[in-house]
Amino acid sequence: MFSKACEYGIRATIYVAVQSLEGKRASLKSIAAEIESPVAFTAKILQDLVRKGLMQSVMGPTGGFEIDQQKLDSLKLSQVVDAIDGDSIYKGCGLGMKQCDESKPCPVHDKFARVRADLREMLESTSLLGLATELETGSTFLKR
Amino acid sequence: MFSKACEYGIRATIYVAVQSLEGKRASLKSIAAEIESPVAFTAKILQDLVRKGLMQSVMGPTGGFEIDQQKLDSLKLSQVVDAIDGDSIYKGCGLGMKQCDESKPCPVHDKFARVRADLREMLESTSLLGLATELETGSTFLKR
DNA sequence: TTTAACTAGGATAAAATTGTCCTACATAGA
DNA sequence: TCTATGTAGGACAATTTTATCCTAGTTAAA
Repeated sequence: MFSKACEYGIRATIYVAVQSLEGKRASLKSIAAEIESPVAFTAKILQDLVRKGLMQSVMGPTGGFEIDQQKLDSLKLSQVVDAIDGDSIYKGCGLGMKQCDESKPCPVHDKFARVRADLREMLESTSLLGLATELETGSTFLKR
Repeated sequence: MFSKACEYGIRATIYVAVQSLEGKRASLKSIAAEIESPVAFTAKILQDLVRKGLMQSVMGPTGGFEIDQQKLDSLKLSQVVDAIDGDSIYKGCGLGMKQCDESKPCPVHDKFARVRADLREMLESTSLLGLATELETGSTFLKR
């Protein structure tokens, strides 16, 4: 469904969100440990998310990654996916055809449209804040 | 969503289905031309589908690929996807976690479960026969 | 029986994705 | 000011996916 990079990215962002809620920064090391991901690879993904404005990084000791309160209040899962994998998941043709729309649909166009609309709706309506609070209460997990 | 191989595989299967409906075999060359896919790569995919029993191949002149009537009557899109990409699309964890189930769910487990159930339902209820007849009537397309 | 139109499949290459290593740079705190 | 703890980012390696090439084997039809 998503690329590995996107999976790590989503998990990392949720963890950073949790830490930010508690007023702490998350170091790369702690993030990678918490989500069980390769450190250097995770670094690239986070750098990307910082560049795209989804979170901030602070260098030096006590540095790390954080999401400011205002951002956190509005951040949706769809923005993380968009930043890493782009929007082809819910925009491109399910059968990889370049020109596929209502006027010249691929054989599964209509059927896919519904599923992808669902996916899109889900990603756009899911807030990082919500995911973070669920994780905080221990009802969901980031490892294993 | 699907791998390139799976996209080609689905498109190829639909074309073979159309030809089979008309009592014709589809040659590899004609298939690749019709779905605009790399010939040799498409050959591998088709060989795989033959090995997995989704269609048959006949060697020599007048040879090619075909789906017998009985098979065609029951063949679902899900079987093609399963044969090429496996069932991880609607079975694996959306965030790539190894152990993710009701008892230890990832942060998006519930939300994903619904979308993937929809996808699964769609794939399992979509028949190749239906897709082939729609293509025959010119209401859908395999190219561009 | 020869030929031409086919599929089968191994070997290899190209490209994209995933993952690692190393050096540079930033900065809080001793 | 020095040092330890951070991130930034370039270069490179491994793996997987996608694509190509070539030879062998099959068989209908001339």
